[in-house]
Amino acid sequence: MSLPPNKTVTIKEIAKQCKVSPSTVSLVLNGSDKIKKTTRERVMKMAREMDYRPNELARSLVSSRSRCLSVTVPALTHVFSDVYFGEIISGIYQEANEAGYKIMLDIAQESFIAEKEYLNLLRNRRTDGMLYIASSIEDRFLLEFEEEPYPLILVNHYFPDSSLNFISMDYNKAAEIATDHLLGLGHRHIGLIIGTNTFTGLDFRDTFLGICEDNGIAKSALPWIGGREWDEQEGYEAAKKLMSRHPDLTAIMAGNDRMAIGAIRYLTHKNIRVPEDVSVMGMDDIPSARYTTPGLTTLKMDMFNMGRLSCQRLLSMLNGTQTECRELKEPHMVLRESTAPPAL
Amino acid sequence: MSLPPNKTVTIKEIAKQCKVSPSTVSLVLNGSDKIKKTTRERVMKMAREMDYRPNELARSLVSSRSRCLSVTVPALTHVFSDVYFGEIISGIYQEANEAGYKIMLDIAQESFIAEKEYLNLLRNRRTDGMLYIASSIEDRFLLEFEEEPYPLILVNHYFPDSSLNFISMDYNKAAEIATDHLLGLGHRHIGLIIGTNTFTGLDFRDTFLGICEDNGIAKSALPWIGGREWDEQEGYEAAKKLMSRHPDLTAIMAGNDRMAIGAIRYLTHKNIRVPEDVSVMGMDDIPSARYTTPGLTTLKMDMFNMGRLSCQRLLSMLNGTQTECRELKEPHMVLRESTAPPAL
DNA sequence: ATGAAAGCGCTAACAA
DNA sequence: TTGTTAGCGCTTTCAT
Repeated sequence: MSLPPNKTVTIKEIAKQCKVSPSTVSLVLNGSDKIKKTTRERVMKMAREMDYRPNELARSLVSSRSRCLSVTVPALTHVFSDVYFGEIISGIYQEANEAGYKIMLDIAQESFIAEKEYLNLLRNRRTDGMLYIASSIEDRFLLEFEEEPYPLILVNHYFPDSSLNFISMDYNKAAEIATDHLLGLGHRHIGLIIGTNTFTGLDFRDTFLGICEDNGIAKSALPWIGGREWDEQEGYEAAKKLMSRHPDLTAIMAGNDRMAIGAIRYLTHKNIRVPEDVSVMGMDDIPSARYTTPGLTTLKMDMFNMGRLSCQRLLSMLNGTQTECRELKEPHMVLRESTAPPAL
Repeated sequence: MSLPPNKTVTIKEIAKQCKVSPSTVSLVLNGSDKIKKTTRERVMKMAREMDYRPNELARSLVSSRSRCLSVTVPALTHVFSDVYFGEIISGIYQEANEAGYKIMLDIAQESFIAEKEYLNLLRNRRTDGMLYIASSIEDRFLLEFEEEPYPLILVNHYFPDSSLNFISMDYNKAAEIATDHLLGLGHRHIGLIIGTNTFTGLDFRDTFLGICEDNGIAKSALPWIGGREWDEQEGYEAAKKLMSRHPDLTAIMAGNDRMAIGAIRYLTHKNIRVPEDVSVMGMDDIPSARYTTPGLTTLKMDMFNMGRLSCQRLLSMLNGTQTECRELKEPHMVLRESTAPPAL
């Protein structure tokens, strides 16, 4: 019934069984219409019977296309445990899978950069294109792609003054919305917690501070603290510093939900009520944002969808439908319970 | 200075430049010692100058080894956003990376199974081995690997009565430890929330119930609720059901931390105090377990390390150092504040 | 409509 | 010590 094991079925075997040439089999398998219907069916039947599986490696070698995409993430601590990345990767996977592409994971750590693995992957033809998620301002090596023919898309990030492709949330717009919300509630003394290792973070900070100042708030009433891990602990520590130096803050704006959650955790431990004493606002709307106590007011950005889109765009670039990708997505407010007007 | 672009440097080019044969170059590049030192150096120098990058596809084709591992996860909702999987994948990545292997991601969804993609991946030679994380009892297709020559390791899971390789937490032992803890505190009316779509979950349940009954607790005092997503929402809903049907429960044992956190969330909403009114215990010790209020008593299993180990074992199997892998790891108690003696 | 032959880039016997 | 040759499994002109 079943074929002898370990003997991998090749196109040649099928040819022999069908008494045709390997090229005929190849043509049939690739759906050519220039093969007589009867032989076509004969070959197909045999292929099925022998449970033929094309060797993708061989295919890739001759076609110079691996049908595999590289998904690269920055070297943050336990980066794959971060929902933010998880959502994006899930989205990428879904899209890639539907198109018959595989995804290969990489972390941009020291050796990856030093050995130019980011280029090797593509020159090697092990991957056809790259999706780089949320890189930091230190990842200058990405600029090399300006002069390389390999398709790359930055996901939820961008490099200013570069021609690199990206698809990202509009962090300037986000800052506008968030600032309007807090100012609208009447806050005039706001602390900011933001990762300063990304261009998006810097944009958010500058726009946020700019709008506040335009509204007549003194710089001294707008303390901010930077960081680079964007996690709960960083939010916790930052809130601690902010509150001890500026006990009369009425609101804290965090660059993402994880830091906001850390900040709330600190405030709660210190018996500072949220939002009665201090309002806290986050960004991203990760799943747990709705489950904090109180529910977190935040800006929603659908990361799963951003993953899907970025992959879609990359695939378009690969098949030539598209040559460029520079998209900014608008976030929108998610009003929950962690923000309120300041106490009188 | 730089070579003409788009012209990929092959071993042939180098050979021509060095006036040697391609095979000589190949030998040099592969570190053979049977090439004269002078030519060796000449070739190496040229390779460096031309910025030669071996075509891994071609290499793989002839060697039948792709130096790529398949990492497969079950089709849970937003599976990559789950810390549990994230930690394991991080561990796998680290180990694979150190050994010069790539990892390719897959989700065992319908088409993956129907089209036997799990086998194709390996027959194709696109990947050299597979790490399957936390499969469910429904993943019967895995049993096919009993008769296949391809290396597979189940990560934090096992299939009873099969010869499949695995490395997993010892869920029977875990049940013992957890049960001893709750019984030791004096609980005699315990609700269990556990995913029943895995063999490990079933083992835990059976051992847990068995020990309780051995200690003279009636089955009726041991309600349990099954599930399949193992997430906060499932824990929340299960706690709701348990408490409404058995208002006099004094403890809830959850099959993992995410469900335990969901349970605590429900109890808190209902103003049932944890642990004063009801103790809650989890399993895994995910990062957020220490940040819940109250801190979650749980069983620690280092998932990152389990990822590392499983990858290590798989690599050993690939290079023939090892032919089998059936390892059970002991969890250990992490005592926090969510468990206490029952109220009198 | 089909087959022969060349070649993708590399490795590995076997000669020389 | 090095070169020649064959071949991994497949695709793709170019003949027939």
